[in-house]
Amino acid sequence: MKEQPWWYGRLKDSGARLTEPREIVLEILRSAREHLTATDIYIQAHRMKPSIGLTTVYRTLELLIKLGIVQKFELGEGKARFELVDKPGGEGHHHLVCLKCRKIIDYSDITNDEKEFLSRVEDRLKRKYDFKILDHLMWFYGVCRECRGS
Amino acid sequence: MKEQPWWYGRLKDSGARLTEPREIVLEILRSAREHLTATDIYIQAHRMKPSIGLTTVYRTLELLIKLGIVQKFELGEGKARFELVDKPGGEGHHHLVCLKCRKIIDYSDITNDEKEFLSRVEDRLKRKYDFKILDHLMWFYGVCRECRGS
DNA sequence: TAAAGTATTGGAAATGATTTTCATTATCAG
DNA sequence: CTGATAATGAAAATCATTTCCAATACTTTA
Ligand SMILES: [Mn+2]
Ligand SMILES: [Mn+2]
Ligand SMILES: [Zn+2]
Ligand SMILES: [Zn+2]
Repeated sequence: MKEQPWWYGRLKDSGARLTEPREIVLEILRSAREHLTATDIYIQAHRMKPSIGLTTVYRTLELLIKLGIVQKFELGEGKARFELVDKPGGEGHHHLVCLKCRKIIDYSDITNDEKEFLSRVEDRLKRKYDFKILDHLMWFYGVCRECRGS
Repeated sequence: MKEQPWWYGRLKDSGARLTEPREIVLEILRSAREHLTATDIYIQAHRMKPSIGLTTVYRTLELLIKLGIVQKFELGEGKARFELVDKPGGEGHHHLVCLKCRKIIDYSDITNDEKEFLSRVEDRLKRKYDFKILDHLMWFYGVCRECRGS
């Protein structure tokens, strides 16, 4: 039997069907090394199966977000970007954004130190604000080497 | 002589004039207790001075962002929200977002622990990715008490 | 001070991402 | 198979943001 990706069960449990357009969108996200926009995904999907519509891409992304399989974020570009959520129980990852060229670096080598720190903060917030914390996002903004010159 | 707000010098140094529309936008941001959209700001500004145009609000926000006086963020609502940056040298603040009702809580009681931790991480990123880090944003997502019921 | 140059403004139109509508097609339970 | 439901795609509608352009306000120069 073949190894199923981590999100497979989640999709099935939700009652949604794993249709071809959905498979294609997921495959595009899986193999992406950048953070794609809906249109990026549409263009690639369209190459694999020209009948796919942009609307379906949006709808698929919406579904996957609701299921916690895809994460959406906006960086002030006027359009959203999407990426597959890290496998649950894994490390998670954060982001470094260059304010000049808008390059985004995924930063996944989280130290134990950091993991411990984050859970401590989450604990504190939970107590203080009575919030059930499910996730966090950390973004660091700066200027990359190229954009600072030599 | 009157106490100037911390951003006053920054605006002046940039060569930009502190015009009435700009003063109004800044005053609205200063007295806001939520994170406003451009239209929110426009509606309030329009009340104080009906001649102000939405375009000017956008342009003013753009200027203030460039000067580091205002921070913009998007939360997947399809529109941006803005807030005045914390006074430099101050504590900074983070955010708690309820995924159900979209309520946002400003969380500013940062511990020394957290400050120290963040500067350590920034240091590490600087070395590892050769990035000059200027700022960071930490968002925690969860569900507020009201949205969990009883 | 008057003229000229530059910065700022506001309204209208354009843009572009996302959502909605609606008719068609694929899939599933009985 | 038959009827019910889920999923799809194209076109139209929305809506935040940007662009254009002509009018004003302010500053500098002569
Ligand atoms: Mn990422
Ligand atoms: Mn805030
Ligand atoms: Zn860069
Ligand atoms: Zn809530």
